[in-house]
Amino acid sequence: MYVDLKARPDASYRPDAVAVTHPVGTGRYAGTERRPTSADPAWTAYLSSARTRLERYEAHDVIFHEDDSADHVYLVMRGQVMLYRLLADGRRQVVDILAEGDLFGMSMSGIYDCYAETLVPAEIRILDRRDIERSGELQGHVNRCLMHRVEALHSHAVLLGRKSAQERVASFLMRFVPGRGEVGCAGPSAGSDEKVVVLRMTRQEIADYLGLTIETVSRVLSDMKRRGIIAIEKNDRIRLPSVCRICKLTGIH
Amino acid sequence: MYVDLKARPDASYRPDAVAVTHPVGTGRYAGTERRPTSADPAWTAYLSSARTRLERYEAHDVIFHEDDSADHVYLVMRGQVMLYRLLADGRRQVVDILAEGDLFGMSMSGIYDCYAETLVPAEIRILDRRDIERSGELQGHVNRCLMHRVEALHSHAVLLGRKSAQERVASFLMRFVPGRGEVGCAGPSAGSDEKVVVLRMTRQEIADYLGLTIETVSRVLSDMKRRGIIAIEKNDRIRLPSVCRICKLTGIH
DNA sequence: CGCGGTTTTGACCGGCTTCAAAGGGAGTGG
DNA sequence: CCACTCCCTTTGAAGCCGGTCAAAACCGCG
Repeated sequence: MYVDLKARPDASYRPDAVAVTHPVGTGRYAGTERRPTSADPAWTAYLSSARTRLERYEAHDVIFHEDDSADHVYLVMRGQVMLYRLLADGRRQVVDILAEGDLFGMSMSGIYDCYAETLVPAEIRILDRRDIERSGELQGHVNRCLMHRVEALHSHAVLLGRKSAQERVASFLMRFVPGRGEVGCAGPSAGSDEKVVVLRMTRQEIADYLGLTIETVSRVLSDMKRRGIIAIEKNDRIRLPSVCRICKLTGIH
Repeated sequence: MYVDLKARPDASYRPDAVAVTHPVGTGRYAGTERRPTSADPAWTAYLSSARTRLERYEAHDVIFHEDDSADHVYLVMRGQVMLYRLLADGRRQVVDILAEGDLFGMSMSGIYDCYAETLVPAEIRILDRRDIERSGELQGHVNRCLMHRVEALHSHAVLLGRKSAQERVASFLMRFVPGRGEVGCAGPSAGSDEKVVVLRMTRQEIADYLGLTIETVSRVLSDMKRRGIIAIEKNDRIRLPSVCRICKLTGIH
């Protein structure tokens, strides 16, 4: 069974699903959404209108820079995007990773507060900030996306502030296993608990996301390999013989 | 000159201002807000309607628990609130600190993703989640509050992931100096660059916010005192003889 | 096969944590 | 007014995790 990071690790977001239904919270509280997901016709209509355009990017293209004028809002149709900030001396922190169906580039100040860069080849739909500001109907959708970001950022703060290197790497790996590792985890399905994940990120990107160095990420992965918890098939392709064992290392339990 | 944490450290939010104007981004991009702040009559009207109620809390009261049903949204009218998460073994991470004018408790999943607890005596206006979901007009306001949270959480991720203990403490102190320490910093105003800040948080709360231990926070503060960068007047009351000197220790420059 | 880039491994170091004890301040009771 | 207690904070000493620096291994590719 193969899972690609392009497939949202912690949600069932799909571009088309986004156009048709509310994005439902799926991280920590997967399956607990009580509101019925309903069609969002205003959003669907806007996306297919001439006021938006679709842009293709290669892997590692910069979509916008910190301090750029924030005139647009972006919707990931395909691929993944990371948001990061830089300190003056070059230290980098990846603050968020966005997948299909996620919106980014919303800004209150009129200036982006971080860089946006693709991790893999991506298709991004570019919306006009003013269109969204003007329409109460569109804002409902933006709202739900923002709430999802806030919850993800809360989780990330816990990871960065309180987890050990091993817990961070284990948590990172669990991102790629939908529906597992959070409260209400389904547990291993009958039969095999194996999974193969494809990272599609460099060690540097992983390290900058986890607040570690590449050496530490590498060492933790090597150590997990030695212990038989993972098998590294091809650098960015990792086999998890037992998802449950990884999950127990995340620090959540 | 005395500054209390109750006065929002990084913004000019006021409950009344919130009711009348858009909250403007003031953190990293203070003063760069391009949209004119305008009245938000729907928001003002809703706040003064009978559908909301005002609640008073003592310091360190828990407003809601993680996993509580998220039926309400909360508006800080006076005081401060911290949001935190706990790991199973008791490690705590304060993920956000909210001040007057800030909204919290928005949830997509129907369950709060963290605890909310007052830091000081506070007045909180309690809104009905469904009222907000139903009204496009109200959502515009919620939206701007969420964007503000996202930017704050990005900054916090950088702090937790990439800053040293001293940089974290210096960044924390700069929260209490409005309009300083960010891009577009006004610099020291003519004359004195002194400030006295009142923390109104225990060392434990500060440590859990900064991803450190109380001992480390204490040691960094003691070291700063030894170097004459700060003067500790009364444990939670710290004099900064030169705001600029603190700012240079934040790691931003 | 050789080259350039990334990743892994090794050795060492230092900053932060941990554990322990002393210090300090507010409230209480004699 | 002072002694006593409790709790929070500070200080000290030691250890460890993760960072740093350097070199080797690996990988894709011409």
